[in-house]
Amino acid sequence: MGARVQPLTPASPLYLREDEIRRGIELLYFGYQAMVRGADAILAREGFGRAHHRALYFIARRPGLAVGDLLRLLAITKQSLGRVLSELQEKGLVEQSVGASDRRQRLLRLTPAGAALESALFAELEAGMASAYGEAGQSAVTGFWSVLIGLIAAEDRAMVESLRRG
Amino acid sequence: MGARVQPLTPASPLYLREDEIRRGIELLYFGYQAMVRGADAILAREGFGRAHHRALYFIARRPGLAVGDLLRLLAITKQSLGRVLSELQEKGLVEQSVGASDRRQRLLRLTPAGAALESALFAELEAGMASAYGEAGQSAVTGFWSVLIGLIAAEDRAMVESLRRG
DNA sequence: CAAGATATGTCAATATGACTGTCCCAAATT
DNA sequence: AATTTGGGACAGTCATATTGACATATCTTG
Repeated sequence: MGARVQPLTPASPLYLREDEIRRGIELLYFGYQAMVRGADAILAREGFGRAHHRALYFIARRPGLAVGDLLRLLAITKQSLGRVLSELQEKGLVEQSVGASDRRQRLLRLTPAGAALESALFAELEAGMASAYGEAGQSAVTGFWSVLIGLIAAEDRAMVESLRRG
Repeated sequence: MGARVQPLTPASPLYLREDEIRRGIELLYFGYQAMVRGADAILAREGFGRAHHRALYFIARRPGLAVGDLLRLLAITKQSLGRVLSELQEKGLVEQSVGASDRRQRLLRLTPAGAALESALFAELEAGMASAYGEAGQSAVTGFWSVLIGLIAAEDRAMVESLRRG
């Protein structure tokens, strides 16, 4: 390994070099860890883990989400999600209703208590993300998004984008 | 939740709005998942998990890394790392040597077999990252990096940056 | 040199979040 | 009527992490 010193700010024109790929891998790894760290402390106090947070997050994001849609978003098995959802329901944070157009569906929404917890968790993520956006600036945010979209397999992008439409 | 339609490409000037924060959270979540997915298949064949991959990755990145430094990078407990490292050593992928300047240290490096496995794992991550970089372009990559650096707590940035120096 | 700090390793016990495989019921679709 | 789909439940397993205690070798400092 040579003593190559790279500029900190701009990506070099040869941006496919291994070190720049590794830099992306590492920043994505550490950045993801950093984002969830604040929420972990709250979750630990409530006796929940990250799986509960993910479920709360997506239910907050798309109230009335069906179980199957949540399953596809989380990409875990029905059995894993089942345990998480029943815990959230037992503690009164999530409630189900029967689907109007398809009565097999169970539509999920947060109770007021669930919404309160989700807000507290979101506030932790928001603090870090807002400060990172602010430091980096608007055009960096656009670049941040576009690289991440490129990482997501084409067939999964529609699912991610569907979270944005009201 | 209103029916706000946002432009796909540029970050709005009001980039601190909740939807834009949520978009960052979601892309970071799905992007991270997407990045590691390819490597998971290889790991499963070898009977390893993501923890083994992370150890191999950082040992490949900084040959001669001490156990304590790896511990700080991974931010797990000594016990968790101990199991992973002893499995990697049993299978002949990692080897230890006594530190020259501090003989308490155990310096880690990959064996040729370990380097081969790490290369295969890296190739999986690289494929996705290189194509995302290529699609997004050089200035987007710079933005991608700078937002992620902003997410990482100031006291952890030196550790991340230290991976880049030869 | 003695005392303390540091780097590493190891023990036991436990928790979380995921997995596979199987089975079931109700409701929708054909 | 038969099949598919959405949801739920069972048992058993695995990977990864945890806390806390303890041991040993080595380095640093008063």
